[in-house]
Amino acid sequence: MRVSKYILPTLKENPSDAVVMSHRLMMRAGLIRKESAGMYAYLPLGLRVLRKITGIIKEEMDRAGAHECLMPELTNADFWKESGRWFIMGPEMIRIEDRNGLEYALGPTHEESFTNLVRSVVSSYRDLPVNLYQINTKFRDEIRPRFGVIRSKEFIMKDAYSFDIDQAGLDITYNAMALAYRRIFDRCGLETIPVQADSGNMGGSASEEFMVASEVGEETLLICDKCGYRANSEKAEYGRTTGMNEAVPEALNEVHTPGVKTIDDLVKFFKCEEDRFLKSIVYAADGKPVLVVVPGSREVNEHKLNNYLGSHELHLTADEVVVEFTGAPVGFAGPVTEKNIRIIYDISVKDMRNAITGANKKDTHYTGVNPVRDFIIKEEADITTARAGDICPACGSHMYEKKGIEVGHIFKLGYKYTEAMKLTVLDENGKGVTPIMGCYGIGVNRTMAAVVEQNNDERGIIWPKSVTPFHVHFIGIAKTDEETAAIDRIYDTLLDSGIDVLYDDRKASPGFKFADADLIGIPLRITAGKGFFANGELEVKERDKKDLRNVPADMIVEEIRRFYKE
RNA sequence: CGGGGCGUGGCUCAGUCCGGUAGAGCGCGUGGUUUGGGACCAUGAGAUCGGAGGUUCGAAUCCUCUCGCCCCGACCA
Repeated sequence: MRVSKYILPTLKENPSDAVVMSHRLMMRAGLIRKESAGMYAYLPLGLRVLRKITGIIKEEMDRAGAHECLMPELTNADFWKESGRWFIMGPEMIRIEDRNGLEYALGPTHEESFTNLVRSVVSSYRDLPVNLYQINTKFRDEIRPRFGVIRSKEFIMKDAYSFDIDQAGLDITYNAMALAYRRIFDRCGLETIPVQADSGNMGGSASEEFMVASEVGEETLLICDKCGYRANSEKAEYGRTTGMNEAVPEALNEVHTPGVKTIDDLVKFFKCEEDRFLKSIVYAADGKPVLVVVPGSREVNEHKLNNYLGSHELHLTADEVVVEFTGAPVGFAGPVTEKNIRIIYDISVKDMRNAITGANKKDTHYTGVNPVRDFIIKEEADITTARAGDICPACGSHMYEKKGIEVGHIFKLGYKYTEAMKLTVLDENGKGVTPIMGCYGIGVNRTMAAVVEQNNDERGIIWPKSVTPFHVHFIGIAKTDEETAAIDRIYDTLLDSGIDVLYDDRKASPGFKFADADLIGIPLRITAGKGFFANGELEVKERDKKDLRNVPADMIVEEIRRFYKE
């Protein structure tokens, strides 16, 4: 491809609305352009990279026994109603009506579509297992699109759905996907950290996320280097400092605490550390209030709490509800109460002694609060979020935190959709059996951004060989028409050899071309300049190395092939 | 949705506080000189100052409303 005939709008300056490195570089290198918030156009160069990534994904998915399909983007509301998600999904699902008032959703995910497809196509256990995937656009009315292509309202996802006759079959399929995902990201030149994860509102059990370590990551990971435990903070467990708490129980004492509401206030008022306090918060789980009690320094983990409660919707209650539920204004709730209300304790609470907590009375706290004597723990669960320094649940060592971008997610879905949508096959006895599902997603354009995020320097992008838009960035520096013609012949040779070459044939200064080449980041730069006219040698430079080497023009094709074979 | 910020040629930004002829750099067109790390000279095109309404003799600038975009918090690939 000749640059003079290509569309390559490189930018010297950072666009004002791009904040993170991948976004800046993708804009500057002319890979993408924003159409509006959360919607991006891919220019030819960017599309090439996207195609390389999807190519790798397809190869590995096919190798793992999955089959590619293409599903409609406009999905009939009937399927969503059948699964129940029409009523659960909330405003992130973009719903539209046609002229006749029929309802549709722009596919935010495709469990229903694939379950419906499989249901219409599969009838015997002999047809299973089946694992179908597509690479298609997803629409989600994100609360806040962010970071360019990393979080957008419209994005490309590879999503696969597997159907197995039983749990053992699913285990095999799931493991095949776990392996395929490692190969995919590896081949894309991405270092990923697989972590245990929460399966979210998709429903399901085992779940693994593939994270790319990055400062701009929206996820927090907890990692133990000693034993290799790695989990998303939504899911991460941590060891509590258990053991005998030998403190002598003090008497329960009521203290007047006017206006002392937050943990910070309490620390100042009582002059002791945060974990002396029992933080008591009222949540509404599917509309029903529940009091949640955790140590003062801990955050309630709403994912864990939601999983424990099995609720669809969980949020903090309105202040009025708190008053009605606990008998006191916000800031003075606590587990010591005459009222018969549902209370969930974090598993660390039972070991606390002489705690301080709200007395369910305005401007009043209790000190000397002790479990068993002052309140009975009927329900306890791990409902707090782990943090750096916490004890690894697997080996007892200490964990640290890392930020990550989620590029892939695999999980065992279970029977949620096959049951709801009545997908059954006949087993060998002619009896109806409901297959079990797995679900496997990869954010394709997010993967592209993650590759850029992970592979760049102060001059620009450094593409891994596997996803580079072109194999070679060929720069011609000619002063005369004869020289131009000679360089054109080299370009033709490269083309004829089947090499993907971007040929900078513009009438621009060498520095200008080199700067663009560095920005665009094709792994191999080949220059035809002085040396070429003096002794027929081309100059070869690898994007991630400093040194240059000269290669005779008639050896260049082998040189390139050798480079890409390595 | 709450909080913060920004909308001025294609891009980056100044001008707004304190109303008085719309600016710079980059990019783009043309002519010429250049050609190994974002060349130079000359010349030219390109802006309803996000939009609407108001105040004023006069508004990019002040007031009201509105739209868009970015950042920080709850969703997810």
